[in-house]
Amino acid sequence: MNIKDVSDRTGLPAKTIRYYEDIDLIHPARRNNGYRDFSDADCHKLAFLSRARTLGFSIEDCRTLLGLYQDESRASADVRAVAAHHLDRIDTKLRELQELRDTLSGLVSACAGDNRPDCPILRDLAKNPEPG
Amino acid sequence: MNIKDVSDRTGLPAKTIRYYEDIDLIHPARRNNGYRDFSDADCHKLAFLSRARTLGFSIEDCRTLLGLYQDESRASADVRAVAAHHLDRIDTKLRELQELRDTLSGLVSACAGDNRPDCPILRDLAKNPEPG
DNA sequence: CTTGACCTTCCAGTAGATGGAACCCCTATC
DNA sequence: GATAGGGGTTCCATCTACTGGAAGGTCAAG
Repeated sequence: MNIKDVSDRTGLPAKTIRYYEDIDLIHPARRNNGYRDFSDADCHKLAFLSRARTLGFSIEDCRTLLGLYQDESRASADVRAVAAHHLDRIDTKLRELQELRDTLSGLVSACAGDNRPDCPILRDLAKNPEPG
Repeated sequence: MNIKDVSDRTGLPAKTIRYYEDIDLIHPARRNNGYRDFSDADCHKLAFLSRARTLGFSIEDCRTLLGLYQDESRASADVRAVAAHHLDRIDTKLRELQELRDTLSGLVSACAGDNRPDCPILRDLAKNPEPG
């Protein structure tokens, strides 16, 4: 398979597929003319990576997961640990974002949004750091 | 003021302060020896930037907000628009993250996390893209 | 033989810093 | 005067995960 076919099948841009080869996530064969020649297994791995990236796993997590996927003697605990850790990070991020949202939402609501210069948003940004 | 003093007052690392000068957010004076010489106004601007970055505004948003802050004839509507747009992006991000969290959480719960290789997480990652 | 759609590599850029090297400055102390 | 320390300076590289673009090779169709 040429890179375009794999791109169409996995939804990954050709650029990204080349990049994944560059960072040693996949190792497609080469034809005599220098073109990459993807096997079904390569395509499968790329679909795996695409899904893992969609779920927000980092490239390094993806590398680990792909390794576990190909290791028939893996322990599911190892996979779970990677996913649980990722879940933790997402939960942390969610809490941070939620807090941010609440603050911002309050400020936006408090701002008249008219032609006058007075603005609670700017007042908040300019205020001194929390005392104490 | 030297950069260290400003760093201590604003909580921004000296590196970051230099970076902010580099991208033209601030323009501190220079002494004869080449050292930056920060005024109270510079310090104030940096505190403003620090707070704005904490609220997740992009550097370009910060640039706009700082401009509005210094423009006595601004309309609060302009400030509000920047903040409202940012809030929108945060809401979108929150929805995406929440969806991600739900999927991941389900997968982690479904995984036994033992010594056996069978794993619903890997099954999900390896599955074919949604048909239809 | 030409056209157009492929393919290749390599370099640069994105956001927002951060780390480190190499070097200068200033003050205090021995 | 030498030295130690704690500042300061610049510049270049690195991080994440790609993405854009230039310059050029390949291949099938007409």
